[in-house]
Amino acid sequence: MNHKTVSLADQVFERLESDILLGKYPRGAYLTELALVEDLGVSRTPIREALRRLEQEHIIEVSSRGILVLGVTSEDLADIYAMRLEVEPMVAARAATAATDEEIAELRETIELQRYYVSRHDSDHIKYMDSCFHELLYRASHSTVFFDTLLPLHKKVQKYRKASVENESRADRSMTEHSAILAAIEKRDPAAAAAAMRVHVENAKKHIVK
Amino acid sequence: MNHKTVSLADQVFERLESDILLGKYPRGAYLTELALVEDLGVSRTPIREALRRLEQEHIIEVSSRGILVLGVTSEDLADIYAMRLEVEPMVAARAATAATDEEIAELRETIELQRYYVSRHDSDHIKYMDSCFHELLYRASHSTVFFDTLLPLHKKVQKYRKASVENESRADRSMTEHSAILAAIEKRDPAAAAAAMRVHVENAKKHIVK
DNA sequence: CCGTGTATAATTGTATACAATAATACAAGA
DNA sequence: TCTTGTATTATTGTATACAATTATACACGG
Repeated sequence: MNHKTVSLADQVFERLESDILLGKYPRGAYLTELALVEDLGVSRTPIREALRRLEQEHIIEVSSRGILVLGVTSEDLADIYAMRLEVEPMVAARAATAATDEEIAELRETIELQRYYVSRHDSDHIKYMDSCFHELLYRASHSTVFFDTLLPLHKKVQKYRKASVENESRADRSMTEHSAILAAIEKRDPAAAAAAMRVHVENAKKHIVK
Repeated sequence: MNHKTVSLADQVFERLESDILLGKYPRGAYLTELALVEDLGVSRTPIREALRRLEQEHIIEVSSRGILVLGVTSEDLADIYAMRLEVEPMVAARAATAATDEEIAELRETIELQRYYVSRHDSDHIKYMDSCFHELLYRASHSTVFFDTLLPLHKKVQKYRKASVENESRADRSMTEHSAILAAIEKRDPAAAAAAMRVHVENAKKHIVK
């Protein structure tokens, strides 16, 4: 496995990003660097470097008063799905031609695990496998532009996907839709992959965006 | 005007981003923090904060050997236009309903200036007004998701747009296309705005992507 | 000549001290 | 009571010192 040491700045970034995107800090709340120093047990330097990245993602805003939590609003959510609806089919099509056999195997494995967790009604892991599937797909497109654009969007809907994966029938259909996407990619059929992905994102949107 | 003091970290970020996206540092070149300290005359702290943001945008990569310049490849360029082709029409449609009268006036003003610079064959300013037009449009969509997604993509094609604006007939047609987009927005006609934008991005793509 | 090990140098990672600015509390006066 | 001025505090911005890792140069042995 990967034993590469990850910097404190990276760890702080991932921790804060996760906490904010899961709604642990509510929109409108103020943090301070000093409070984070105490909470996280690291100096201001790595914290500030993480904050600059979170600022870039527009999930926080820093002023002289402190660090304002922005998070993701329901308006953001609608826009994210509007965009994913257009772009993800393109990515799926690209993956159908660009994915390596190994990447396809990883996608298959992910769906197998997803099937297992669905049968166990383990919603936390269902959500995780869903994230894995989409991230693998972005990677399999072999396009840094697609990857860099879509991954942040996918991460931002985390909080809102929770209810969706807890709905048994939706979780089951979502897995079936993933299978359809994978089948098209295995056949190296870009148009079919795009169509299958479009169906998937449309259904996800229906269940998530109010 | 805005006399808000901007931090050194922000200044360093904008300077480096611009230099890299304009190709001043070639892809594959290595920089070091110390070299930037001497070049820019600020300490490592603001430089590092800027680097974290550039890293997030995937235009540099930092390792123990130094700062590797990635920039934007021609493959990236093709993917960017593939994405803009899908998303910008959506943004134009949104702007047609969401833009304020003041924002529409700004768009009009931008096109007027563009017309002036085209008549003067001032390609630097033509390029600048083109950037302004698109950025204003993103803002006029009143969607932070659209804005945050599209602005970086637009910035990344800077280097490649240079030749395009120096082509007189293309510069002229580009302005005409902008006018068509604005006309649709003024009529508050989302479908027409989307269609006009699609034409514009398609033509831009033809002239830029080889 | 080539490989290998080691010392040195170069580079990023982290903590901390200091500076500057802005927010806040509070007292004084009308 | 309300306003205003001021002192204090809180917060972010910047520079620098130190740590740790890694790349590099070079000598030595085969």
